[in-house]
Amino acid sequence: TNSGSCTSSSATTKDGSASKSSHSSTPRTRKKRCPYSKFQIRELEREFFFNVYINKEKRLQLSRMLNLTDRQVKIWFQNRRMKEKKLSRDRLQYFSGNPLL
Amino acid sequence: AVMILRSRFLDARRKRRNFSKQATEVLNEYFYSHLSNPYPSEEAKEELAKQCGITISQVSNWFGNKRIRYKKNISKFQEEANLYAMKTALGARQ
DNA sequence: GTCATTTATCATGC
DNA sequence: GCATGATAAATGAC
Repeated sequence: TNSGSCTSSSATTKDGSASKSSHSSTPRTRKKRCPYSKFQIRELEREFFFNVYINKEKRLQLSRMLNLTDRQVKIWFQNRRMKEKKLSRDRLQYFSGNPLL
Repeated sequence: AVMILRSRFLDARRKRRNFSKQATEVLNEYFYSHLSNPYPSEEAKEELAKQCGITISQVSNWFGNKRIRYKKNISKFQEEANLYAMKTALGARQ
């Protein structure tokens, strides 16, 4: 559904920090939430299946392959771990508190 | 049968169902009576969840959505705010 | 690192 | 057609 619309880091210099604001006066606008593509999700999930915690080396490798910043990959793994924890909680509640099953 | 139940669970995430009228009532009462700081503690969330018959996560979702949607368009919720303000005022009188 | 949250987006109800 | 609940990126406290 989503073609390469959000791959903002076209100018891959080093980190994802684009030319934000001139100096430290502006309160640095929050980055707009940008849904990742199916391909990006597949690769991130594949790596998450092997390692819930990703090391710096693979993180840099993944970020380059997916055209994401190192920070984005790091945060994705953090959110993904939280999602996994929530799924576990929901499963527990679902199968323990429902007599229909 | 197991497969059906499992699939129902897996995408039960976005099989949305509206909360009951009473549940929404309880949540709104808390929200508008704590409008200056609409951040219920974990204990308060637990109590609200029990009263509403929903999970704590659902309580958190409701307050998250309510806070930002209220902030984005306060005027739209003005009537609702007055309603619950009056309701709590009448309740306190007794 | 976790974790509550903000914000936009998604999917459904009606 | 929007209202509403849940999820996905992104931030910040600790």
